[in-house]
Amino acid sequence: MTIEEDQARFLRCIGEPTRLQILKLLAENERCVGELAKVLGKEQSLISHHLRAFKECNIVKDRPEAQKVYYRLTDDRIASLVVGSEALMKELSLCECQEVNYARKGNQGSGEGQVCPDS
Amino acid sequence: MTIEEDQARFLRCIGEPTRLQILKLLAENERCVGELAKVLGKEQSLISHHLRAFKECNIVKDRPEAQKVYYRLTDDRIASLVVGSEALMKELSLCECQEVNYARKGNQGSGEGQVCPDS
DNA sequence: ACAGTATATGAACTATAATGTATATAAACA
DNA sequence: TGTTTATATACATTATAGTTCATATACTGT
Repeated sequence: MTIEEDQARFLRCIGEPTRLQILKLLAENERCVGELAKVLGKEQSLISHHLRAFKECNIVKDRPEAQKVYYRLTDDRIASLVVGSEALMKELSLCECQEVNYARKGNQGSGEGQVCPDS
Repeated sequence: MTIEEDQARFLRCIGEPTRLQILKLLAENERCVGELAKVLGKEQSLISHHLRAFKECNIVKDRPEAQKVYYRLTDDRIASLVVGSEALMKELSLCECQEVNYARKGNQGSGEGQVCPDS
């Protein structure tokens, strides 16, 4: 098991739409399963599955209280990671370079077709 | 298309073992496809597919030169994100809480079975 | 134009992950 | 003890993503 495999599992755990919504809610304050399901309009079992995934990556901790189980982030830096990656993603999306087909002219490139010149 | 869907795509793009290896190499300096394939001991077409995925998320830019195509990170903060998430993931893994089954005792919890007490 | 090198792409296959349905477990309270 | 409420889990299904193989495209130099 390489570092990259562990890291990939961690990032993919965060990188799921519903789970991101959950993390953003947990960044505000702890929530129980039912609350999350209600707020997000999703099946209770689905939320439970996602929370289990988080637990396996040590992203959340749970606190049982009566019949309910409250979940919260293990570390505030998880919230920072979510916020930071969102900001970065938005910024990168502003450059539409990915749609451009650079003319493959080697060293004598004319720059034509470049929306975002390299240098 | 919600923010979370875009953000999830972005994070999952980064969250793949081979792609993380590529990003770590590109954090040092730009590389062409063949170099990456050789260094990582992977198929050229596989690296190409992964680089395409990166381009679709604006994570890398390419610079064709003669027959080769050099790739580099679009933004240095991508490297920071990779480094930061690795550090955070390692730190969270140090707590083995995820294996513990908390006794469901409500408010009168005895603390038994808790390896990592909550408070 | 042709051969050699570098990269990209498409199709098929495989693996992994997300979701829904049904059910099990656990706690509270009458 | 039986009923209600809350959460977890197992299984089946579907969706998504990674990998390989074969081939296409693009550039260089002869």
